[in-house]
Amino acid sequence: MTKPHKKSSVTAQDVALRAGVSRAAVSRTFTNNGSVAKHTREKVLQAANELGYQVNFLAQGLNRKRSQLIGVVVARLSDPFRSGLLEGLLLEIQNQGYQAMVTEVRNADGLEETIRRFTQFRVSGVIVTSGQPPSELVNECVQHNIPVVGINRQMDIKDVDFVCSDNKTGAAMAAQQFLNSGCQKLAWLNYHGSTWGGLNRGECFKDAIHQHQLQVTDLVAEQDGYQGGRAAAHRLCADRDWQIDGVFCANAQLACGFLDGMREHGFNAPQDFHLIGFDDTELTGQYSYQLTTIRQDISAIAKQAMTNLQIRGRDAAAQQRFDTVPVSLILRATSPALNTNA
Amino acid sequence: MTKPHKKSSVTAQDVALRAGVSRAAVSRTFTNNGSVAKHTREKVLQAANELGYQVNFLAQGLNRKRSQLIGVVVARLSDPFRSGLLEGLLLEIQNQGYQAMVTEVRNADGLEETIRRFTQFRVSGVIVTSGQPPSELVNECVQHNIPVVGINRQMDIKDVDFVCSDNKTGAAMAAQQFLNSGCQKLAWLNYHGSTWGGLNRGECFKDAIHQHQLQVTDLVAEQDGYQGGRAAAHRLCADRDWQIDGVFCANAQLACGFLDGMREHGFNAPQDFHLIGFDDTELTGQYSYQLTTIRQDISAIAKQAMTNLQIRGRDAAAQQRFDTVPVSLILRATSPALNTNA
DNA sequence: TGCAAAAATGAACACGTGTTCACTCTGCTG
DNA sequence: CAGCAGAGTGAACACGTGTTCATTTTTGCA
Repeated sequence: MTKPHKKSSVTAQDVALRAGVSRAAVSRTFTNNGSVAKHTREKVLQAANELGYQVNFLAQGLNRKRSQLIGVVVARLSDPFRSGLLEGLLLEIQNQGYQAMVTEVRNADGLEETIRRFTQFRVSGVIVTSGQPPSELVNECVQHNIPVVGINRQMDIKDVDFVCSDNKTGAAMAAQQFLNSGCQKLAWLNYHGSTWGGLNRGECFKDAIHQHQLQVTDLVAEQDGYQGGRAAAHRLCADRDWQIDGVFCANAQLACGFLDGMREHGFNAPQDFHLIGFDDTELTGQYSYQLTTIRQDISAIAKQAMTNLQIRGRDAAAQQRFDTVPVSLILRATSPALNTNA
Repeated sequence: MTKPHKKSSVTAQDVALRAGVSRAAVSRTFTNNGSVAKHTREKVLQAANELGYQVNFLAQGLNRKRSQLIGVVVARLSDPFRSGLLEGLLLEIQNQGYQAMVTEVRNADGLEETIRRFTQFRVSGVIVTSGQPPSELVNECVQHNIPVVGINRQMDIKDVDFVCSDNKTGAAMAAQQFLNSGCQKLAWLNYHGSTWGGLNRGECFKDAIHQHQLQVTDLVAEQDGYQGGRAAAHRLCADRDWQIDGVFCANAQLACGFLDGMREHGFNAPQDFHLIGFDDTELTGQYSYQLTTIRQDISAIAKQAMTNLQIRGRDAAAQQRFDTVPVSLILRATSPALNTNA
């Protein structure tokens, strides 16, 4: 009854020994960097296979000054769009042969410590999906040659790339849908302290509506999420003669909360008003909501983000990029498709 | 206009030079492992502060044969409970001074590759929230002295710890609530190919009901999630004289889908039947659902998981643990609180 | 066959840290 | 005063890999 052999990390040296070659040959075989004869490569691969060799990423990263890690900053995963975005990023990161280091960050201090950790691990890139990193920290990344890309936000920082859903077209689509449906008294619902993405959508929406000589009422929720939207509806209905026939929301959670809040007061969409949200989550398609919404293409966003990281990874001085990803209008009950038989 | 000084990773050697001590002293200062005079410690700290020194985690990990990383296996983050669990794990992992390496895994092959990556990064521990890792791979972790803990699942593998919500008590609570409310014809809704957690809850529920000499009808959805539950409701109603007055669901998504599906046929809870779900997500509390449910204590689960990892990190031969975390019954509209004034 | 060019190879260094091991020095006891 | 325990210190090694560089072997061509 022998103890199971403590497999103490078979190293490249062991493989070299078994294959009868030098350790350098092993390294070359796996990085296919230098040139190695076909015969010895096979010997090495077989030996490695027999021994179950796998390279030590820590040593590799130490040497290359760069690990196969991508740092990802997230927040509030309870929002289904955000967790969906994270899932898309994870899949894309893994597809490209990297690993994701995920950090939830709640405030500026946390973000600072997080970015510090990223540099300590020599990550190959940083993806910021939430929070406003202090420019000095981002600069620290840049000085370490670590590319940074922000998603659905814009920071006034040189040398940082951005990937953003096409808010302008999305807002225009929503505006057009409202107008085509005959809505005239429009409102924009966002929460206090919104992210850049939310603010940007609001501006784009107002621009689109103003072009038609109409006004937009500002509804401001005190907090984000379902409960924020619901409370906003309650406040609206407190005014007995509110006059609004179309509401555009900064995100899906707000929209669903707003809808439920209105229902509690006996109003519903699309009978009493039209409602369009942003983000297409599992929630929006459910029978109880059937929310018309602008869908963001998560997969495309993730792909573009990784592409940008890799571009700048090769050429740190590449021109700053600001990519926009197409969105699409998903018509459901709260603002239904028009009858084109007219 | 000088180029910004390429801050090429200030090293411990630089700090030692500036402080006028040996590099070993610097190392000792930061690991507070060996003994170092108070005076020199201060000199080192000041020099490090001035230079902005921060230890290279890759080198540290290479030396210690262990990185400050925790590998986390997740799947289907579109389920709000799962993304909530991930968020709880992230917070706890960061609180303990570690970093999370998160991997989404879709099938057995993916899981195999993932665990291999974990060992290549010399993670300090692995948390499995999804999937059934092949025992050989887990053994590989054990041989590398990497502790593994599974959440809400049970694998027949020696030396792996488990943290699980108290399904038995939860199921008993649900059963009692049904019976107290006068429900007699009970059903259990789960999906085909359910996780261990779902199966376990079902067994516990049936046990509890059988003790009262009642039967439980099995409803099986073809897939997980909202749409799975909805389809199950449709199938149930296809039989015009279905007779069920209480349904217990394996998770919240199934429950909400089931509820909506029933509503499409004109039935609702609690008028036509009582409904209790498992998992308490943001969705279950929304106005449109108000689902009575068994809440899992995510924070406690995360804490226990990290505790177990650390215990076994210190003593690899520790006794196998199987911890259960208390759950609670959240009473809402679909199976309301009883009027105790009787 | 002879020779230059190209390919393949192994020794050695670098990456940045933790830790062991002698050695020095201080202070205290007998 | 001699001796001694113990804290502090720095040189050196180990961790496991990638890559340069000089050297050897093979290939291609006349």
